[in-house]
Amino acid sequence: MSAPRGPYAKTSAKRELILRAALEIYAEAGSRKVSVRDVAKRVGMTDAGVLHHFGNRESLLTAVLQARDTLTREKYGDVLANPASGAAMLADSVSTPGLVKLFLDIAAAAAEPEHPGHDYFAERYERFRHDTAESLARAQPPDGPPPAVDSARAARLLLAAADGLQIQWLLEPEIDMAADLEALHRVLLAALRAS
Amino acid sequence: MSAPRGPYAKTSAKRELILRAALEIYAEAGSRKVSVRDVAKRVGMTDAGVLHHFGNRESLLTAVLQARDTLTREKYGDVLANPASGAAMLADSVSTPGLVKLFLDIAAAAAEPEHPGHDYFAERYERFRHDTAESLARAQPPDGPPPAVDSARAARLLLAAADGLQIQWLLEPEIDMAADLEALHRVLLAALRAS
DNA sequence: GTCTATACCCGGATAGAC
DNA sequence: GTCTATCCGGGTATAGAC
Repeated sequence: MSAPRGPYAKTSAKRELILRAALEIYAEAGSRKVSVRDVAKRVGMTDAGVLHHFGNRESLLTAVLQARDTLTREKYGDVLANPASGAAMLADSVSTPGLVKLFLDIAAAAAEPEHPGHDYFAERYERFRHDTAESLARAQPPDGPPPAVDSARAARLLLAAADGLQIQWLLEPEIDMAADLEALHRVLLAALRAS
Repeated sequence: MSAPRGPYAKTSAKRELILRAALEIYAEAGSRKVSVRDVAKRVGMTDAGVLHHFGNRESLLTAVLQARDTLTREKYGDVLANPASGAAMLADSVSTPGLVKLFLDIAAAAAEPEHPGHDYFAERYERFRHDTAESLARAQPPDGPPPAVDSARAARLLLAAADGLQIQWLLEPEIDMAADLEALHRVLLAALRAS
């Protein structure tokens, strides 16, 4: 939807290269400490060279998260459409606290409508909620009583729990996010069927 | 618990003054765009003067969140011990997206053990989980069957949902966080009683 | 179209004067 | 306890080389 900001249009090979390097660096470090210059060094360029492809730092970070999403989708299929496998994805993100931090950083910043990642984030959440709600609704008896929790609300809660658990996990790595999320999924399914 | 970092020990009146000003500014703007100098200007000082009281920017931000917690506790009683009134608190935070962003920012950064806010955050979460789990366990039949979800897990999920809903709310302000959270509370209580 | 070199400004931090 | 001065790193805009 949103037009590209910088003077780029198609994904050049160099762009991919930068993105992969950035993904590695942020996976190791998180976002706040990593400068554009650090990323540039990794690919043997100057900061201006990197920014030529991405416009500015915020756009670069957003692209990194998009790239992560793409990789995840390749690895787990379309997780967003399947709340059950969301647990598997969460368990995987366990190995990259840096990207979890990056995600939280950008999610907070992207609330601003002018932020380059705003549209992407808004659509990503919207799509996830929609797909999850649909999947949950399929488990509902078509002519049952009005459920205690409707599927839209259940979808919001599942997504919220996934995000929130990551915060707790950053501070307390022993937490089993996947198990918690699966339990919530079960509980919500039950609530969807009973009034 | 954690020792003060900067060259300060007791809460001077000036410190309180700075804190209040910072709270107002961040409430309006969020965190990323607000500089220490902005806060300093508000209280008629230079940035160095402010930093004299707090050591560094991160410590200042952590102190701001602590101050917010204190204000919340004064307003709603000890929310942390009462998951039901957590919904009321959430509804209140609706009016200050800037502080929500600040919270997410610092929560991500405080994952690092060296971060000045690390101990505070870790203890805050630990305390909330403990108190919530205890409150939930009280609603459990003492000799019932093993529940579908134990109280510790339910506490983690409630806290996670509260945090995660804020992220969604930043992007989609129509979301009724309090209603969602209350629904989750009900569902988890039901699950605690049934196997 | 791609990248470097350069310069600018802002922001955080520190040292030392008052 | 607070300010001034200063330093440095980082983001960004521009010009120009290739």
